[in-house]
Amino acid sequence: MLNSELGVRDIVENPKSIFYLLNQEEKEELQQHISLSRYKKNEFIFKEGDKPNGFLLLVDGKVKIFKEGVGGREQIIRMTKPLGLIGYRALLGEETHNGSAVTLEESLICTVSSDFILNRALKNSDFSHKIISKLCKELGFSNARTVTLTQKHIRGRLAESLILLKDKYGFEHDGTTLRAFLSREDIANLSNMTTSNAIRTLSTFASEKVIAIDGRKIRILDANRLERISKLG
Amino acid sequence: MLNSELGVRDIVENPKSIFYLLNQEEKEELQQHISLSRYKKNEFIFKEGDKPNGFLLLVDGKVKIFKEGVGGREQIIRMTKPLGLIGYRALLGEETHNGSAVTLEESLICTVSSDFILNRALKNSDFSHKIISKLCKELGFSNARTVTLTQKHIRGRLAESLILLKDKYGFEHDGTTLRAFLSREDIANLSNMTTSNAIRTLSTFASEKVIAIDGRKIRILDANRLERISKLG
DNA sequence: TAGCTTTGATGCTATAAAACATACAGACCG
DNA sequence: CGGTCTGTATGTTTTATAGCATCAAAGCTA
Repeated sequence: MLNSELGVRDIVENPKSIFYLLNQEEKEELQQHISLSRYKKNEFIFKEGDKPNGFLLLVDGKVKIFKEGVGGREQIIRMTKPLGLIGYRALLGEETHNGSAVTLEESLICTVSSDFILNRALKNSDFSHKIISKLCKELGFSNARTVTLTQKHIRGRLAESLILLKDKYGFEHDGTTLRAFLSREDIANLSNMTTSNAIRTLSTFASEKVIAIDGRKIRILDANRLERISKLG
Repeated sequence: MLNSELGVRDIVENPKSIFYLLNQEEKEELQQHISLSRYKKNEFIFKEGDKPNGFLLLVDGKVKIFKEGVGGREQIIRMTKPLGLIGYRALLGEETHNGSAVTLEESLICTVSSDFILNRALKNSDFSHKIISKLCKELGFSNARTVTLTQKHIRGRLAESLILLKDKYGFEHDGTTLRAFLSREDIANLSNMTTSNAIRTLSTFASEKVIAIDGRKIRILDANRLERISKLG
């Protein structure tokens, strides 16, 4: 269920939002250039090759960003949680999107005009510094992923993905259930493996009592063990 | 053989250098914060985990940046040519280096103090904009690589690496010989495969008349065919 | 509620690539 | 000069994982 109460004000005034770095004047101007849109589950936000038409911030929901590879096989590059940015690489690098974005659940997205971002916000050095820092972090992540996805074996890759989901979305109130309910196919596409292998390996983890599975609900029973499996490759 | 004639002035006044974007005053100040150092072939510039101690620009030579993965197996993340930046992601993101940099041949590297970059250069919005654009491009490249290195088969990965070397370093005067003389091991580490498979596949390409090999000299005989092998995966 | 579609589970087979084993050529060195 | 080392080459074996087929369960829709 979406929190429809979230308005523009809340986004701008939330210290975790990138717009919090703007000064008062810029924030006011921002209001003229912002709009909110609602997306259903499994809806495309943009497609690989599209020209970016705004600066997107996820307000509520979850979004996957993926690239299509050999034979249309998709690889999930990144997942976004509320207040995360979507597709900003293409906008700021003045390129087309090199991946597609699809909602994993009903989502609320705020769009800011490219013009405001490029000609106003980026002139604010706090803002541009934050963008640089985000890009650096993401590049580091991407490089690390390249290595683990190519070098680790199936068990290591799956363990890493589960840890990644935990770090990004955290747990439900019980402290063990991942707050993300992906299809086996999405888990596979995140971990660079076939769906059957994702299913098979999840079952193995469950039989080893590292995790417990109940449909799409995954509970992490032994985080240390999972960490070890991931490290080991 | 290094071009030892290259001095600080040439770097600052070359339109292809990022420092060209600085204004006159900043350029003059830059001179106080810059130094040149010479590296022998196969020398480390920094190691994974090191704290960055300056903003590095390759003046002459070639450098590989790689990460160590499972069991010390290395994956080359990036290669640099003259006027390219090295290790700037870690400096600007205020993190430690997440890869190591090693010269592939004798090289000349210019170091600019972190202080000047962070407190002066980045305040220049042309400079910071250029940095953002470089980071965006590199992130796009990294994401694309993640997908191709995980999904393409050996032949496709090797073909892509050869094209990558061509695009980065170009050809010798004959118009076919790659201007990069890597060991088979480096080619393997660039293409995510074992050294034996790199050797084997290069031989196959040679027997198919796609390339010609003479020691470390590689001549591309049929660029279209190579492109097709790469695309096909 | 029945029928259809999608998702998840599991076994079997095929295969790409790693791992291993030699072998050889050239470089370097005491 | 022979010995060791390093890089390259090539054949053989092993293994991880993709690919395929089948079936069960769940979810959707008419």
